[in-house]
Amino acid sequence: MSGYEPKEIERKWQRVWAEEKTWEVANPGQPGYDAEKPKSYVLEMLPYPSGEPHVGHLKCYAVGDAIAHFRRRHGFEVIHPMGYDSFGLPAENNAIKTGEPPRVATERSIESFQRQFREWGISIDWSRELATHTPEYYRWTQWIFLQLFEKGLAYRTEAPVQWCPKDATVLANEQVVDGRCERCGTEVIQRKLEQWFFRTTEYADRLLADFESLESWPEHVITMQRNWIGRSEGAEVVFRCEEVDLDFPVFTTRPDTLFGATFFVLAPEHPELERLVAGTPAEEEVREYVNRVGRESASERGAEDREKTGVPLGRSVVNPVNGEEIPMFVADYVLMEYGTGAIMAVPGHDSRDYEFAQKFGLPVQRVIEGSDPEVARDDEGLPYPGDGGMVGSGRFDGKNNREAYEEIVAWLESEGRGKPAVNYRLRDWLVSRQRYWGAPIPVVYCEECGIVPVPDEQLPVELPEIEDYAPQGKSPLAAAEEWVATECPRCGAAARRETDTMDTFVDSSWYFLRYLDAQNGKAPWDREAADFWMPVDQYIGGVEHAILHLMYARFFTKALADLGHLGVQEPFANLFTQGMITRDGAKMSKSKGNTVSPGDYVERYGADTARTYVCFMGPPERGGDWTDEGVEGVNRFLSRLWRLCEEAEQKTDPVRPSGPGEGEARALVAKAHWAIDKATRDFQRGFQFNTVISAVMELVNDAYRVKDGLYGTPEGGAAVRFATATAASLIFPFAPHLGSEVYERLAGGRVWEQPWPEADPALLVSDTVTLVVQVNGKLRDRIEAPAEAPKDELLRLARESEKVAKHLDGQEIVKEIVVPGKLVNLVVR
RNA sequence: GCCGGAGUGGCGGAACUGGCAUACGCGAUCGACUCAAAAUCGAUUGCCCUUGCGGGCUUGGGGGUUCGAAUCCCCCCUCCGGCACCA
Repeated sequence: MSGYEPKEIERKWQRVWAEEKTWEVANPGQPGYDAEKPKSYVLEMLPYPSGEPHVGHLKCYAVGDAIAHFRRRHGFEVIHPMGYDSFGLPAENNAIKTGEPPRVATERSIESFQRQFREWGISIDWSRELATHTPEYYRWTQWIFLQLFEKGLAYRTEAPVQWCPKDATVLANEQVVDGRCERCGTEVIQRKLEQWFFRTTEYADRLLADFESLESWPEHVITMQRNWIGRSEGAEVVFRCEEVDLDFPVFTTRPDTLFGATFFVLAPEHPELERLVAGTPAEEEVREYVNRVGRESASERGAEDREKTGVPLGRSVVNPVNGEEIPMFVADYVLMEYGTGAIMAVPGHDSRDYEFAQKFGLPVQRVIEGSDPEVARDDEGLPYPGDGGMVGSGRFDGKNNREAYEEIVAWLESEGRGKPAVNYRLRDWLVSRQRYWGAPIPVVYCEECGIVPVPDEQLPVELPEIEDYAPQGKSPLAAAEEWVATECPRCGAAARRETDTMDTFVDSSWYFLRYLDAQNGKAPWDREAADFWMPVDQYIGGVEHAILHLMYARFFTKALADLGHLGVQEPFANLFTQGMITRDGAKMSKSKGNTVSPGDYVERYGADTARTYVCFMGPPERGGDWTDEGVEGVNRFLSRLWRLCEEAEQKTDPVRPSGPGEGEARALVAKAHWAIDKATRDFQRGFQFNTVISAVMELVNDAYRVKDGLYGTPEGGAAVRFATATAASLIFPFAPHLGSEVYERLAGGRVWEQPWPEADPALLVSDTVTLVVQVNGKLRDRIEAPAEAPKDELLRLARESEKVAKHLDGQEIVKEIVVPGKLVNLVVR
């Protein structure tokens, strides 16, 4: 008998799947399409091809593949495609360093991913493969851009934007983390530039509302997106500055505290600042302050325990609710990007305003009573952010602030000094990048016609080959003079191409649609195909994309649906986020030298071991620490299954048992059914693969324990064979090669063509149960009892136990609790 | 600061609606096989007391509800993730 040789087995089945194109599925109307089967779209986030795949990839695709196999065997027509998110900064930065064109490095990496996906045995429909950097793909990225442009959802404007000095490009708001560039960690600075935006804010409400329509998304991902969108309801209230004849609207969530507004603050970037102070004594100081703030980085300005700073303007505005004149300030704690860039300051009920008031000696006024009566009317306990009765608020005094809220807003509205308003934290998505390795933005600038979209029939606007990838503050594409110079599609005059490229998140915001019709040369996808396959039934990926990618893709889907190209509002009905694998408790990184190369493990133990291990480490949604010993443990388990197979093949008849038999044989068959039941339930219950696999381990262990006594007896041998084939069938989603091989040898046929096994309910229950007997809630004995025994029978058995009697000794039983089939608890005093 | 998630053996983790805590795996110890080692197979393995039988304790800490709590409620501690001057 030979040992477990994964290489041989894995090569064999990979060849079968490749030659027979096992995992390819047809669209409606195409040959091979089966209208009887319900569809299921199982999708893992596409990889960014940089170097070799790492264990994070292995886990993501092992998890997704297990789900795909499970669905197939439940009768679904499963579409399970693969592609590469192949535009992006790392390839370009590498090019700057080494001179190697991004295309070359990227395509080499793609080859490595392709090879490894095959070696891992992932069940991919290769006929739908795509890479976002190919003109065949980005032609349609450009087409979508133009569709959005026509609808007014893509626009160009000058705005203060986040600029990374190292990568020499603007960044989306979402790509700035703690004031630093998400990619390289350099502190970003603000610059005022003309850039392209997508109007994501227009969809803010729908992005929020449609969480309701999702089937199953992790709660924390929804929460993160909700916080990111940051919807606040409140009111816009207008404060007037008579001296300069200007109205200053503010956004507030607390119109109920209007009577407590004692000063007024503008953001340093506020456009009217100049006009307010021009020619006044405050002019110089204000200008100095604004300049100083302007030089500071976002992280400096947002620092945690930063002291409040600001400068008085020497002007005042009128509080519309009481006619009071309150002084104006400029201060950097007010942000131009949020609300109107101006606030009414209520130091009595807002901690930031309170701090500012303390520093500048401004009055603090309580207008809402605190909950603590001791300090309710005092200045003690301020600032007080909570609710209570109103004081010092004219005719609203005595009312609860919540109730007065609506009244105040209504009153302001009738006076023309305010209205209900909603504000969002979310900004429009800045999509232009001053970089080379991305899809060119398909517009042309003409002296006469202005911004002119490139006509559809001229797409793609191909990315030209260049030599120098280093950014010079503008896109490297600007140096490709021959490419830049073009003619206006509208008037034919000399014109210049847009030299910015699109953020790579644009590419990945619609790739799941291209898979559905990947070879289509006439359209990005066929509407009928999209209607059939969408939405993605199960999406799998890392939590790191909880906000960016997932929100952009949702936005795209809604915009494309509005444009009539799609029939769904949400792209991903179910989302599963897998946890990160660490090594020695730390995130893997090349600099720490604690990376794990999946290739090495596949080489040494086989793909089945590596895949099963990442699914066994712990619940897949949680992280886990990679250990070589753990890998060996899984390899040992698969080897045991293999040996069981080889032995059973020799020693048993291929005939299936006529019945479950009796004794050990029956127990083993029952165990197999228990494993089927447990594996199936845990699979469905949030993809608890670790316990699915442990159930199969238990089955294999049991078979191992009893096999020698069973060989030779007709029912016994059949039971071993059945248990082993069942284990193979259940482990197949994780270890597809070994699962296929063992199943073929012992049961005949291809395991992936077999329906997922069903547990026989009759074999899940046994005649006897272990009755747990407690005295005062403490375990005192275990007794084998008939499963169907009535309560008094169980009580009798419990009382008869010697061990129990010892603890009852002379005491009065005051209560008897009997849970049939489970336990008896005797309460004594 | 605010919002999530999590604390269970030496380690990763299991325990479906409150009912045998520690499944499965790793590690460790002992034994079989072997000239020997590896591999494999078998046994033991939460902690404390006890030669043994047996007993006591144990799910981050404290309190509560209950015949019975890892699980439910209240308070506290620690770790991880997200957001953070968002008016």
